[in-house]
Amino acid sequence: MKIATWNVNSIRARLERLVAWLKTHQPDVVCLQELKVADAEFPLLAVQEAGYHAAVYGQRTYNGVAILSRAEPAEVERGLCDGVQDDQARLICARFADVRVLSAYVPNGGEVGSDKYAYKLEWLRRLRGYLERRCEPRQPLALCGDFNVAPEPRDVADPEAWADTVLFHPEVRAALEQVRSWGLRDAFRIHHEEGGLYSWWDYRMLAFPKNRGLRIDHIFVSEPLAERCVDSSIHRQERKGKQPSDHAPVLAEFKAA
DNA sequence: ATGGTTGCTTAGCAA
Repeated sequence: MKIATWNVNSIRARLERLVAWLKTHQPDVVCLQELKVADAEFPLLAVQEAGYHAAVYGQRTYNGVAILSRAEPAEVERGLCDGVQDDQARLICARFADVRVLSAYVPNGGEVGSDKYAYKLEWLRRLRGYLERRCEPRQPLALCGDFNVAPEPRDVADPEAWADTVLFHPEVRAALEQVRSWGLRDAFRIHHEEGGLYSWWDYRMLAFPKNRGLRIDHIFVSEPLAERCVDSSIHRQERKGKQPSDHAPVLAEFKAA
């Protein structure tokens, strides 16, 4: 079973690339973020023609998440379901046989100390609450998405330069660790120890050609799934060429239980 | 401190 996550930065702008990538790699489940479309505008036909179901939690202009899958999803849930008034579409959950999959778009946070930053920290706290209430670490689970947090110095091209920013501040790293401590392992790090491997590069300042990136897109898995994880990769190739997203897809493969 | 780029939406915001 191949599970992927990709912040596409507008599904309409990326549709051609997305469909081509699905055809090439044939993932079983794909978590998408930053759709930037309302549900009614989601390109469902193109996705279905590529052979995928789609569970969509869309939003006009900003945010929006989805889970594409070859098999039909069960138990689709939209949002954090914690009673908090929040109209930002940032989390969708679905189940495939015994595996629960979540597609998350963690708030960017703007500037450290801003209202958006406070919302980011609170959102990560609420995500931990969601896991505690509705999930079980002894069950197979993959929490995938754009977390807008690089976990460690080796995940950042210039850790000192980024330490005061929303993507790598000690406070957000601690907030991410609080989510992970529920019982999640970083699928990518099961197979890759080295630094210099990133999933996002700023469109500006030639960040990609200079490989000045950060690893902020993750597939976090519960222990039962970690034990089945046989491969993981970042599709850096997708950041190249015509009209790329600023994020590359991240993939993990699991053997049958 | 600012700028650099992209996408959505219509000049400005978010990332």
